[in-house]
Amino acid sequence: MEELGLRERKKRRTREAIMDAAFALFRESGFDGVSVADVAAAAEVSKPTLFAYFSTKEDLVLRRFLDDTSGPAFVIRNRPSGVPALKALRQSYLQRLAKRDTLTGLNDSTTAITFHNLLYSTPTVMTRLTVYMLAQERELATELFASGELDDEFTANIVAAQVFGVQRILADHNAQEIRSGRTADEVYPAAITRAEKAFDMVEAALV
Amino acid sequence: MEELGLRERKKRRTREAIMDAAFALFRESGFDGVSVADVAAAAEVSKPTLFAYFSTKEDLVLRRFLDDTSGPAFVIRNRPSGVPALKALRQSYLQRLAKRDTLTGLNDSTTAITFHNLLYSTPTVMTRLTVYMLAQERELATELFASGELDDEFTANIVAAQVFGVQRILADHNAQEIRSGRTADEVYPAAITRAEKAFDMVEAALV
DNA sequence: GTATTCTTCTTGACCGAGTTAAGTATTCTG
DNA sequence: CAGAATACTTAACTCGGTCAAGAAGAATAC
Repeated sequence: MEELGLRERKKRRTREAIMDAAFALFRESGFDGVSVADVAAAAEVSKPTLFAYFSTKEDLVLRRFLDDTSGPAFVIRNRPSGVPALKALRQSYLQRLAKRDTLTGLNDSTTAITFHNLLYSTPTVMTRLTVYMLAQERELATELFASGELDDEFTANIVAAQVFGVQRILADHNAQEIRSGRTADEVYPAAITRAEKAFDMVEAALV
Repeated sequence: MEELGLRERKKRRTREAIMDAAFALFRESGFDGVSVADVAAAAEVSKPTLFAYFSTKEDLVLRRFLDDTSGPAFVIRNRPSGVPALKALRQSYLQRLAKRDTLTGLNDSTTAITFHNLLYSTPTVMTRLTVYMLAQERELATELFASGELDDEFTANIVAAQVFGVQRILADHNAQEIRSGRTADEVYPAAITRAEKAFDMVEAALV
């Protein structure tokens, strides 16, 4: 059924080519040292085509890593019945740690490190990531409220904000440890401990 | 002692003129309906001069309201001895509510409403505000850690994130109620209740 | 297999935000 | 009043992002 016509395959290859060209150039000269025109030229497409695939320059960096993120709204909706929302979120986050999801910061592959260096050294990219996270936070809030597990919409918003705030801080810490030269496997146990403590705090807030 | 020379007075007037011109134009035609060239022309300055005073277009909207914010890092540093950090932050926030600080959302003046409409309808302005808030969050985190009241840097980061997350949600709710036509005085009691509950949650997370 | 249609791509021009350089005006200092 | 700072203007430029018109190529009909 996934009959992927030639047209779709081509589009996918073009998309990959653009992302790869961008990543290579950014790694070499930094985000601000490369213009989108440069990227387009390297990927052998025109500038309008590039923007048909990625709506901002920052997305050239972020899109790849955002896609494989199982959104927390999804986690809530598909949790086994009987499992409290926050437990499901905690579990999902621990799984992402185990999988070395790039956005947890706990990934020492060269691409992940380049990614985090770009993120760390380029405010506009960081900002754009924040925008995506805030969108997900709102999704989570509505899903939490819809799940009926929380008193009111206000509390749902607060909890969603706390969950995302916590994940952001956790990612910062993990990425910083990786950036300081330690391996992901080395940091993993401490990362789990921190995550558990952070989620404990969020849960404690609810009592 | 504030012997304000002619030069400083002129600069201050120019700054005001630019902000006022910008605000009037934005209110009329929306943020995206006005170019910085338009603003510069209306304020009778050149574009480079405008950018000497405000580093981005978004700052034309935000600067006025950011200045009167007593930063939370400052609150921590100057609290009476013996008062726990979180109590001081709560107290400071309640004072801002009482003062109808624009950034709490609890202000029904026409300028505040215009401001929040701009904020709500213009993603880039909202994003820029978020950037400022994240900077303050980091300040608060270092100050919290320096105060020695918290176990470690990690916990300090978490708490700072929670405090700012909570304030953001509170502002959203207040602004939304004001936007729906209610007066600030009307909403005030509920705003206090929400704030108390939110800070209770943050404190509960620490035990 | 050719014609038609739909999509995607390219070209080139354009807009607006933000920066830079060189020169002019104005305020401050002695 | 003269000279040193400092603020301002003008003009040109870079870069991110958009738009319109047409060319190229894939899908569908016959």
